[in-house]
Amino acid sequence: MPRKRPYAARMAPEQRREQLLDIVLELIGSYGVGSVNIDAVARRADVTRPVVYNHFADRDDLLRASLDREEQRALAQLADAVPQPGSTDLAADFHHLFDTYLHAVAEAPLRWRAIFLVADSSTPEFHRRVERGRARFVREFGAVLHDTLLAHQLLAVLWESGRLRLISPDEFGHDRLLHSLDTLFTALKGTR
Amino acid sequence: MPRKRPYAARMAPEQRREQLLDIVLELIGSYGVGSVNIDAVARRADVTRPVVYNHFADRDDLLRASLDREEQRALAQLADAVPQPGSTDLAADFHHLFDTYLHAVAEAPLRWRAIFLVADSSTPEFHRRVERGRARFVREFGAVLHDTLLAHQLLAVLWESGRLRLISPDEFGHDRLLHSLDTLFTALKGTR
DNA sequence: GGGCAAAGCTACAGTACTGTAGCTTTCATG
DNA sequence: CATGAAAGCTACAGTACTGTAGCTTTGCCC
Repeated sequence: MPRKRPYAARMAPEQRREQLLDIVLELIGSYGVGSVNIDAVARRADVTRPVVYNHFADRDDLLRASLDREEQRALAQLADAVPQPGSTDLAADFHHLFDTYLHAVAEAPLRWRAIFLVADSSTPEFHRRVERGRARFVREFGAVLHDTLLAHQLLAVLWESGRLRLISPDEFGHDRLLHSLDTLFTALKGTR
Repeated sequence: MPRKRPYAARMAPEQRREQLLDIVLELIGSYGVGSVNIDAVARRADVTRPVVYNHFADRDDLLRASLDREEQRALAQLADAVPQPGSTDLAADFHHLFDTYLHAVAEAPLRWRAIFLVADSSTPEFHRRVERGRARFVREFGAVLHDTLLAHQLLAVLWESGRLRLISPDEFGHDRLLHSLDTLFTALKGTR
């Protein structure tokens, strides 16, 4: 009885898990959330399905784990850059946030691409998930700016700036976006 | 040999087609783009699959047809409200656009919900599709405002306002959003 | 009230993916 | 080297959805 396939190189569980989650991210970016399933991930890792099942219960668990990891890492990228109430120089604080965020997107494009894609993606659960993340920022912005709607609008522009940075990095360079966000912020603050 | 199911009431092809497309919209809104498939649509229409196949070649054709219809209707809702180059009162023109758009969203919530959801949805094809629609507005705004980045930002805020109108109609009423958009527009124009 | 065009149905073969039980290989360690 | 824990594999049964061929019912029209 001939072997159907050679044994894949062995890998420590933690490492394998990371690899599989990396693959999920690639799949989302390349073919959309809908393309993520146990079989596809296994194939891309050049491994059989039971290997994936050793780490994740099913497709949902896999996607959830991916979101968990990326959400945590994304928040870590922005930690210490979110303006706090009681700030003495709002413009400077937001400038720092804009700068940090634009760098974060540029430094982990796969991650942010997936986040933007999942934002309004196939399953309502994951949609809500990203919304929760955004709501957190709206709350923090609102606390600082004393204006919920303004906070929403600011986040919308910030979000869009990140997307532009990803999609057209040449047309929309870091400095251009940053300058534009600063200008916008100043203009907005002037109206309230 | 017992019938498995009663015959569904007959329907003229054009009418049936519309019904099926309505169902697609509901499915997208309730369970996401990923939940749309021939079988689900047939079941919800209380009809067998061959009936659906009489109107659409496959799942992609079905989704494409839905997007076609909704895109066309959405654009129709906004026709005559998009500012044109050479305007003498930009603020008034944009005010009219904001007003029209907010009304459009409120009047066809299923449609716009689907558009927002599909915006970054499962398959890259449909993602690109909505992006094309947005690009069109960016182009038109840019032509009027002489500033591409500003056009992007304005669309982002407008888009977000529509989402807020849908998601929290009570907190974000028509007048509040409209006023805020007007203010934002004035502030932005002042900076360029 | 009989005929017939077409809307609708059944049934079947096919594909893709899911989960799991149980066997096989690998390789770190003595 | 030999051994055993565990990483990986095969194989199979099961589910959901796809498309299509060919039969059945409906209801309009004369």
